[in-house]
Amino acid sequence: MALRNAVMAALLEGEASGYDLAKGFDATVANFWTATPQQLYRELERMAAEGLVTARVVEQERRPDKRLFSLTPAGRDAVRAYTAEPPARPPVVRDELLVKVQCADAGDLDAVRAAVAGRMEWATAKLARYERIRQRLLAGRSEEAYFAEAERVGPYLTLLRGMSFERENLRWGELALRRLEQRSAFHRQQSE
Amino acid sequence: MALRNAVMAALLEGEASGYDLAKGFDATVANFWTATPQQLYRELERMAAEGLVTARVVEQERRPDKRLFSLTPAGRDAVRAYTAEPPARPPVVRDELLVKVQCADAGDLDAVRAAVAGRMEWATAKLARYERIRQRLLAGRSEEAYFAEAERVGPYLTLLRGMSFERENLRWGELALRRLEQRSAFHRQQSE
DNA sequence: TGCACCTACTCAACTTTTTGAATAGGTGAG
DNA sequence: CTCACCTATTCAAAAAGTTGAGTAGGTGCA
Repeated sequence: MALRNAVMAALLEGEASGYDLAKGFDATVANFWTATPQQLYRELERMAAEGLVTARVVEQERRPDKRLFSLTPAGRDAVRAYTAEPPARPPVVRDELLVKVQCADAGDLDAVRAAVAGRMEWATAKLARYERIRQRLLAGRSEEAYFAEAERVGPYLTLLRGMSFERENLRWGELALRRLEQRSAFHRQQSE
Repeated sequence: MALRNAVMAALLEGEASGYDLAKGFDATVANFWTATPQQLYRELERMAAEGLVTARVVEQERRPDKRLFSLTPAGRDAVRAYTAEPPARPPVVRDELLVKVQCADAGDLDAVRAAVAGRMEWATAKLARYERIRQRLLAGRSEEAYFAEAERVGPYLTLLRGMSFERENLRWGELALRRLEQRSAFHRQQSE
């Protein structure tokens, strides 16, 4: 019942096929709620059965047909009801990288450093993608103008959170890399 | 096989019962890998069967006996092997609050603002807890001294990441609150 | 004395999520 | 022309995670 809310959030952006959603659907909701294709197709099926979404089959040339889903009025009501629901439970975090860092001292220091560096690279790429999306949303306007004019502010706000998250990954990664390097050097010294 | 790594990370801090781990085990690993008691008891059982941990029954007065688990040499080898494993997959994030914010414009604006405010309160409390743990780890030393002397830096580094995450929640929350308030006011105006 | 909640687990049933593969045509590179 | 990969989806099965209840004694408070 929780994936459902994420799917509705995604469909607020407009029609989408299961495949669109699986690919990350415009890189918005996918950033704070991930799901596999399977989950999405199944959930969309259920939601259609319950009348929250309708499917419109679009026949395509040179491509398999696709079913574009969109929110029904009942679906929009469900969005409203969902946002008014009792406080969201604390986020589920599951970050392997941090588990590795926690084990760093008892593990393979160099491999952990490489993992941190990898994450930083990833964060840099993601940040660039976010920035492109931001520019598209702003459409030339200043942030102030955007907030004054845009019909929706939700997607922009979540985008900002995503960006600050990745920036923190970079900031922290640099620090962690430096400290792990220090530790590596210390170990090398000791074994001499 | 992934929960297992988090359990090993926790056991690097020393012996723990399933119950200890379930409670959050010193608020370290639990911050980037959550699990229910059931999962932990089951996983510990499996790990014991595979020789990664050993259990030591401690009889207690006025309290049920407990089984304290600790890493075996094979468990320590597994930690080493784990940290050297191929790059960690990107973190699984699943934050209902952001889904709600994404839906804010189509949903109940006031409820969403309340949810953001709730998260901020939670972040403040968490930050305070983190700070206490940090002081305990530092044990009066400066950070520089800590990194030079401490036998393990992993737990401190992950703690720093947790702290920066919560600080970002606060920073972003303030901004989001302001913008959502703006929007609320705008809607009130329009309906007059 | 009763109630609520804490320690310390275990069992069973359930739901959710992940993984792997199958189908079926289309596109692009060498 | 072949190979790899893209669109678009479905099926089946395994792994992971959640929920609820049960046991059994202990503490704290009014």
